[in-house]
Amino acid sequence: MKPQNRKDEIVKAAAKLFKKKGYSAVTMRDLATALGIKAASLYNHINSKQELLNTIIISIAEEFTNEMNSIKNADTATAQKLTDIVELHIKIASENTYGMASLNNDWMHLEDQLEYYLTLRNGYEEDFRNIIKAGIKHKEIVDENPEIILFSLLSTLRSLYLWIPKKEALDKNSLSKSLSHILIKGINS
Amino acid sequence: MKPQNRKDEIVKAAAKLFKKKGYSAVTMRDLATALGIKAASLYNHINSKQELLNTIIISIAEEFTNEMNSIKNADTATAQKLTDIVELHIKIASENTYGMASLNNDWMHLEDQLEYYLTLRNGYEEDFRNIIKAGIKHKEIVDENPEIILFSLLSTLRSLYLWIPKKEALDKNSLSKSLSHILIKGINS
DNA sequence: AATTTTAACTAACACCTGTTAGTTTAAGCA
DNA sequence: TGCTTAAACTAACAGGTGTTAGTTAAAATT
Repeated sequence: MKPQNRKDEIVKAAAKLFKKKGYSAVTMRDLATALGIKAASLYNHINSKQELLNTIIISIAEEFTNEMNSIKNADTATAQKLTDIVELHIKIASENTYGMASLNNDWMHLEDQLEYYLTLRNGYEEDFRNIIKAGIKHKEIVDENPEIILFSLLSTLRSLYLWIPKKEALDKNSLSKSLSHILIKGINS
Repeated sequence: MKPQNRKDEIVKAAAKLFKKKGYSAVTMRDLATALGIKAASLYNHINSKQELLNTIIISIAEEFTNEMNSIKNADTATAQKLTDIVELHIKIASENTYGMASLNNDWMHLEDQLEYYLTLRNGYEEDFRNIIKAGIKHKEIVDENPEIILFSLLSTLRSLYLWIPKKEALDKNSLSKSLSHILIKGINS
């Protein structure tokens, strides 16, 4: 119905500010100033500050969930699934750097949608865990504690949003190759 | 002079709240309530909310800097230095889980001490980078982009504070061994 | 040309923020 | 016992918070 153009601009500006200062430290007056308007004018397009956070975080969380579904159901070896996951994180972190910051740092300020978000996150982690466990079972992955492996991989992948924007020189394909290599085969020579 | 006992309790309670909600979302009334007193009473012991954040973050940053100095100057092989760094992060994340959250997520809200903090952090990362580069030079580490290796290792190590408190079953020694193994030798079998 | 819609505005609200000033209470010490 | 100190308290402040109500001006639609 309504053209959501202006609303999208507001969401984008909000995500950018949320990355820089965190959700709680950003005021609606900050956001309005960044867009060159007055705070009250924002409410012609959005319903609340909370809604901005919900929109930003949930859309990314759902994207992760959907893509993970494809990866886990594909008929591929563990190493390929892991590489696919690395690529997925690189893609989302590249396309939505600002949103990833909110997802990582401000998810606890979700209110109505907090429970839903946690369901999505737990499902994603459970799928990831099962891929690792299957890999260990089929001797494709070293027999270490799967929780430690999961933690280690997820920590790096979740932090990509901090790092990718600083290294624009690096193209996504070679980053994906190098990172997969380092995470899977280690750094030992 | 003054016994700092009560002040320490306040700093500790603050760090705990800052981890849960972030610096900006924690009010002095929240903090006081957590300690069973009124907000104004806090000011018998501390000078400002800002001072709490400074105290929490800077003490940890200095600890990292000091320990990194020992590690880099030791006459040890690259693999040993990396293991030492893993152990250092595990130690600090175990002893100061709450503080690590502030250091990771709220450093941008430092004001007077922001510049000093960034100097410490850049120094730490530069030392880490040089250890990796030397390892590559001496063929102890695979010849991948040192920036990617640094990013990957640091991401995992910086996230330990989120994970260690959830896995109290695991003792620090075996965690250190497993994690070093995974980070250095990879997860390939 | 008349009407509706879009998107800005000003003014104001009720409440929350960090912090200060001055006071009270009880314990430790002379 | 009288004095000092530690650590709480109440009351208040000046400014910031998200948000609402009602208005205006220009663009789009009829």
